[in-house]
This record gives sequence, C-alpha cells and structure tokens, in this order.
Amino acid sequence: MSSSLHGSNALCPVARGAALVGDLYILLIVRDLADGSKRFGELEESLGVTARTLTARLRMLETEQIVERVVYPEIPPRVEYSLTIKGRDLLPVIEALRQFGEKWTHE
Amino acid sequence: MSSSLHGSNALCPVARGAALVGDLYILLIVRDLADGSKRFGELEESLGVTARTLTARLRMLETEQIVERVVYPEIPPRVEYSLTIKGRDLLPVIEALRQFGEKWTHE
DNA sequence: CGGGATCCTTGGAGATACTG
DNA sequence: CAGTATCTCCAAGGATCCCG
Repeated sequence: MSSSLHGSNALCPVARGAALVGDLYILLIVRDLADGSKRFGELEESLGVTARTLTARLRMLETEQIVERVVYPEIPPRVEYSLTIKGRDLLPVIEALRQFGEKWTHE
Repeated sequence: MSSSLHGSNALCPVARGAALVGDLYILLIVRDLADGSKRFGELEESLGVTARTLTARLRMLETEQIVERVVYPEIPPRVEYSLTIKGRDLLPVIEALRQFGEKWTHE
C-alpha cells in the first residue's frame, strides 16, 4: 500500500499524494467516510475485505492523520472512524474519481 | 493492481474508477503522460520501476483504453505512449491529488 | 464488536539474461 | 530501445481462532 518512491520524479506532489492514497481500499474508505463517520463493521462489509486488511489501512490512515478513530467505552464496544480536516481535503480526489467512473465505467 | 470489487458498495462509480486507477504506478503514468507522449524508457526512469512491472501497467492501461501505444518502425525501435480521450478525463484526479500533495506533504 | 496473533498461500515485483 | 522469459522471494492478504 504505502509504497516508497524511487523514480526521478519521486519529489512531485502528485507522487507523494499517490503514495498515500494510491490504493483501492484507501480510496474506498475515504469514499465511505465522505458523508459522516462509520463503524468498523460497516466499513468491513462495504469494502468486502477482511478485518486484518481493513485494520492495516485504518491504522495507516490514522498515522497519516487522514482518519480519526474514536472509541466509545460501551458494551459491546463501538468504534467510529471519520475524516480529519486533512482527510476531507481528499474529497476532491474522490469526486474526480466519481466523475470519471460515471462517465467511463458501466454495470 | 486492477483488483476486483467484493463489498456491498462495489457498484459505486467511485469503486469502479478506483479499481482502475487505485494504484501508485498507474497514477504516476497518467501524471507523466499529462503533458504529452513519452517513451517507454522515459517512463521507466521516471517511475523507478522495472520494465516488467511497467509493461504490465501499460498493457492494462492499453486494454482499458486509457493509454495509446504507438510504435515507430525505426532502428532502434521507438514506442510512444500517450493518453486517450478517456485517459485525459483522469487528469482532474491527478490535479486533485496534486492539490492535496502540495498542501499536506513535504520534502 | 473490534480487533490481535498465527499460519498459510499467492502473486507481484526485483534481478538477470536474452532478442527483434 | 523496448520489451520477453525465468527464477526467486517476500510481503500482502485470506482464513481461522481467540480475547476484552
């Protein structure tokens, strides 16, 4: 996922941004959190990915300050994920992707 | 790279778009071709990736009609890659990524 | 419910060598 | 130059079990 850059244009802001979100699951997580917070289970079902993989992405997004994790000390436990300010600045990427998807992909 | 969708929101246009370009190298290829065609070797050096990997991405982008491949029968051979109309519709994604990268990433 | 720990499998990517 | 062909390897990801 968060790969390291090696090319001669690794310095480019596009490359640095792509190194963070150039990943299918991460884009889908940001999409899911676009309109409010979601629980771990909701994301799990929406992405159709195992907990292990989802956790890895969420931890990474937390570290990058793109996603915020809030734990509610209830029984059973509840954990809500939401976009930070930085994360919300990724929404134009999602929107551009949506435009493209609507225009060029079918089914 | 071009993963298959399994989640409950796999139908979303964002998901379908992300399935195509939710990959670091693909985003960098589109970025590199944004301002005109480039040769195989130029892309290779820019991305810092092996020929094998680059070829896989280019073939996939060709199949998806995002990139066009033109062979010039010269010696030594020359092959130019460029964005198709569909590929150019990905530029807003790259631009959004650039905005994000400029604002939130450093170095 | 929201994970952590473990085992296991696969294919994606590097390195190298070769060719039209 | 622009690939293809092999081999190898490691790490990402699924499956499973467990726990607070």
